[in-house]
Amino acid sequence: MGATKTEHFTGKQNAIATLAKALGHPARIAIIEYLTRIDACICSDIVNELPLAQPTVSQHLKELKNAGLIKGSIEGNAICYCIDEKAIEKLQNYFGGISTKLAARKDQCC
Amino acid sequence: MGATKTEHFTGKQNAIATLAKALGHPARIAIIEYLTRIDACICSDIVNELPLAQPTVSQHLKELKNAGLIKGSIEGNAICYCIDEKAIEKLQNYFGGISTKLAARKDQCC
DNA sequence: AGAATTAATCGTAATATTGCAATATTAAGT
DNA sequence: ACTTAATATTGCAATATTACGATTAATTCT
Repeated sequence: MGATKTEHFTGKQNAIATLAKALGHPARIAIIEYLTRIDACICSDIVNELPLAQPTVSQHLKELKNAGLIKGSIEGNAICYCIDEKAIEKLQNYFGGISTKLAARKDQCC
Repeated sequence: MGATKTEHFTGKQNAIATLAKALGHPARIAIIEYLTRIDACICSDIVNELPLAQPTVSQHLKELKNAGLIKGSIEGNAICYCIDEKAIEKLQNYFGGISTKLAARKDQCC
């Protein structure tokens, strides 16, 4: 085994899990925070911001892109990466919804 | 390699990554949703709710617990698991903060 | 006490992730 | 065309995750 049984879960559950998984690494959190902080997209120096080798950073960027958390386009010989706001909103709304439901709970045993 | 270099990142980055990682599996999302839905904590039948074997579910529960997303206490020969609202709030606030910062951005190249 | 019930743990196989050196690719500058 | 600069890909070793059968531990019921 070792492979996740995605086929047994709903599309929405898998979608949220994919986003969460992509953020389940401190380097990728750091990338998102950096992209948020610089208030711009062209970030050729993102490698210098992280304590990891260039291929490793490139791989993390790829995973964020695959998950739909960042968008990128070729911009000369540099790359323009941006956060996809919709993905962040999706997460915010998801956890917001859970919070609301939890707050409306009557029983709280633990 | 294969081990995450947590020591190079901030405590906050690691904390968010830990929470996100724990939710980075559809079964664990399904568990959280189930715990939210039943509006109670005693959920001995959680195994029947998931398309996975009992040891696998137990393992997922353990990971959610280690990440601080659920709390549990022994309750007879069943177990009482609850969502830890603070963890969900942490995530909600985190993504809310990013959303806000992104919305305030001037440039939007992508 | 003995049986039944429920959840955790152990052991293990299959697969995925992480990280990096080496190399390739791509585009800009000369 | 040649060099430089920036990012991507490949290949691989180390480690982590996922899943489950078998077993164990703890509690309840009779």
